[in-house]
Amino acid sequence: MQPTTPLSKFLPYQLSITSNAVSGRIAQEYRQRFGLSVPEWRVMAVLGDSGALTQRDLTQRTLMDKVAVNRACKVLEERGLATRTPNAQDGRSHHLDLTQDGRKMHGLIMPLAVEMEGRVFAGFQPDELSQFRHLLDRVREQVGELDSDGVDSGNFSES
Amino acid sequence: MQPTTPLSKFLPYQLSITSNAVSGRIAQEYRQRFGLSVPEWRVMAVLGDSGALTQRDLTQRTLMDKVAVNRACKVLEERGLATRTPNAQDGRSHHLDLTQDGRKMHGLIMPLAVEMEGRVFAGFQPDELSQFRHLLDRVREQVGELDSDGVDSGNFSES
DNA sequence: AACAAATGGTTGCCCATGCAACCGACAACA
DNA sequence: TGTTGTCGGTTGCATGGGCAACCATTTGTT
Repeated sequence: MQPTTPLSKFLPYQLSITSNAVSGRIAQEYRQRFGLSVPEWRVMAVLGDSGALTQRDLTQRTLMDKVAVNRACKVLEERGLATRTPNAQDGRSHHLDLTQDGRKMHGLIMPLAVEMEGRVFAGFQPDELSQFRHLLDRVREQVGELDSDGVDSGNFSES
Repeated sequence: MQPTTPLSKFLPYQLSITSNAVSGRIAQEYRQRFGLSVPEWRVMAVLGDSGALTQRDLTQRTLMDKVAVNRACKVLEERGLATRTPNAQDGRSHHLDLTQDGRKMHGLIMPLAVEMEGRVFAGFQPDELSQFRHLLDRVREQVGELDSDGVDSGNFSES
């Protein structure tokens, strides 16, 4: 009887450990240099690109849990990197935007992101990269179609 | 001024959300059907393939933290899926192996794994799959070379 | 043989993260 | 206009997972 499928050949496993390695490396970098967590970094990245947004918008664009977004925003506000201004159109939500300091940090953060992306994916041909992207997209689509429930957080109970 | 790089185009981000989606989906499945967590599942997969191993061996083969391995083994033992027998060669460690029940479950688990892998990666050509695997391997290598420290757990402080 | 260093395993603690429940505000409808 | 349902945001609680510290045993050194 053949060994069914060694764990090391199992694609979801490979995907998981690779992703963890990459995320871990990047998380480490941002923590050391800016004291930012990944969720905080993601929120900053989106705010820097899009200007003022509500938390709801942010959850959509980052695919994070709304709680994660909320906490990230709270930290950014406390650190003076972002501000919440009341939303005239909807009394429940605020508009979040980067402060001067926030924009300054955003200016440092994004080049570093690009640099790290370049370092991690060094030695890949452009067509390989786009192929990789494409594969990831298709996998995500597949998974999305498999579960009928909404996939807003991108993560299910691991408990 | 161009938006630097929309988060959605950032490769580590795409990798992360895709991996989370896949892992989450699989975790959900195994939890519902067998009450197994991912670490427990991984340990069972390896044990089923390799026969009796020490926890040290398991940490190497699963690339998980030794604590994670320990806890997974504990649970498997308590559920009667695995046994620990003293190691004559080394009084510190035990040999872990699947019980009859464990083997039975292993027999159910692995086909399901293969099936899910097939479902998630449906519509891919074989050469695309091997390409994908290859890309993941290379990325992991790259990251491994970037940090000089050992990467045993595959994950760094996210705190 | 004795001591020091390293190693496998275990426990405790802490933090990040997710879900469920909740609150205040808006929207739909009678 | 009052009532009901929905939605954005917030808080509390539980869980998973990682790291550091620790014990027991083994290995290396003299």
